[in-house]
Amino acid sequence: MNESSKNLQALKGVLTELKTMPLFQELSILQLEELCADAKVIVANHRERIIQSGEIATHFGVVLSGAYKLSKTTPAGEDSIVYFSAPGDVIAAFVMAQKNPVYPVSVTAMGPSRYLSIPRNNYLTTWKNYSNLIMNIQNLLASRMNQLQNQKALSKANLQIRLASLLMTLVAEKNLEKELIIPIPLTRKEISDSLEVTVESVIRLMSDWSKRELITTTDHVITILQPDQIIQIMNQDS
Amino acid sequence: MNESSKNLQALKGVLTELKTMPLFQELSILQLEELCADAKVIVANHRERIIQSGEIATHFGVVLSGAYKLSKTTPAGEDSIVYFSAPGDVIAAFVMAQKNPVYPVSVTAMGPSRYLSIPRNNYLTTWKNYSNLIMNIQNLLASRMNQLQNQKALSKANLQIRLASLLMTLVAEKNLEKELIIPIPLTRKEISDSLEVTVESVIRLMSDWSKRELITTTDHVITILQPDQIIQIMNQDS
DNA sequence: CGTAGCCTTGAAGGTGATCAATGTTTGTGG
DNA sequence: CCACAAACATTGATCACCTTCAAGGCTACG
Repeated sequence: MNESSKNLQALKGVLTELKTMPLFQELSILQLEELCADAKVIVANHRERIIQSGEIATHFGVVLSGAYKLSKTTPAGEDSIVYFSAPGDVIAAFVMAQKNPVYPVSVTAMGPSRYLSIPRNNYLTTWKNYSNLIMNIQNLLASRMNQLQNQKALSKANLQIRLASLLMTLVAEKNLEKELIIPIPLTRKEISDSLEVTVESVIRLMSDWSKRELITTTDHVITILQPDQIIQIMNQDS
Repeated sequence: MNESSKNLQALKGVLTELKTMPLFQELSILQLEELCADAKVIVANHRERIIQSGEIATHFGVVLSGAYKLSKTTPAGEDSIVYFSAPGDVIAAFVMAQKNPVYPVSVTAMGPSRYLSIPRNNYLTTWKNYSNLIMNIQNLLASRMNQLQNQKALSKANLQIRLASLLMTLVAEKNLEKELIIPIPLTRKEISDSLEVTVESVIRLMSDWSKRELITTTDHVITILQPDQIIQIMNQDS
């Protein structure tokens, strides 16, 4: 078995993986094969950067497993995390339609992660014509824009409120009865880069919450022990 | 001439107006007629709200003239301005593809403005199939998301830097040699609602800049007298 | 002519930034 | 396997920027 047919075999498995995602449900394996022509699976380790902001955008892609953070470098030289991408998310599709597209953000793996990288050309030819697929992608982007707008509306609020709000948007299922686990491993620095505050501020607050047993952290995985309390903090005024 | 044929006449004029916009350049008047079936021109006065955040989204639209602000109400009861929309902008297209769409932001006229309101159904039937049109809309949204992300990356910076940056993104042409005029009339309150600070802070800073003759305001129209100075403020550290 | 929207200025106070120092964990190469 | 570096977490003291509160003035408009 030569190299390229091995790639094909691997891709077959990925296609069935794609088919489990809401985004591609309506599509057949054959259609997915067409959409993912010349696509490649990229395996990345923790902290590995797979897309560099500012570079010419030649590929877009789909997160298969793990998690990625989308970030920009601020003029002050710090990182600003714009979004946390989980499996099923589409990355960089947004800029594919532009004439000379440039990646607006960097994409970095958080823990071992897999990503399906697809040539830009596929978007401009095949993807573009699956109007239902494009609508689905638009919905993903709509929710991302919504999240950004909500964060903007909150940016005048207390750090407490913003942190509580961030944690709640990151939990997968929102069953308030029991503990909630945040499915993405997060360092305090990443939280502070997302909230646009210093690490120290985040640490002080989270230490306090840990002492009060509202949350707990093991190996960068945050568990919300008392969701109702966090919600209450989130909804308090100033 | 009855009411509905008068509407049709009015719409004809609007279609040629649309055709001058980059978004619709490639389309014929006939195609535009199809895309804008059952559309209605909405004329709004200063401070008139044409879309209310939270309501069920039944229409999307195109800004014809004037300007609109997109805003959310913060938990604290204040306004957060998310975007300033100028003629040629598409509004609320983003949520049209969702199952039970709800407007994520309110839309308010800034000065007398005209807006073409189009039924959601058009988007789901005709618009959706014009893939080039959808790509153009995606580009508009991409630039809007980019602006949000840039603002987020700046949110830790000084108010000076953020105000300078806002003013520069709002000017239409960026000829640094001469004075720059911001084409949208803006109150200090609107600027503060966009920067997520208090009015007082904006006033103090802008008064200072006015005294130093970096900017001047007449009737809510801001002119940047010394663009190079504003750029320098924008690029300073801290 | 009174109200509403907008602009302005001053004084006091708080939230988070900054700076500095130290501890802990993880990973890497000799 | 140890030594050392790099990433991450923590704590305290001081300070700056922006908020808050209060009071007043200006203009447009019904």
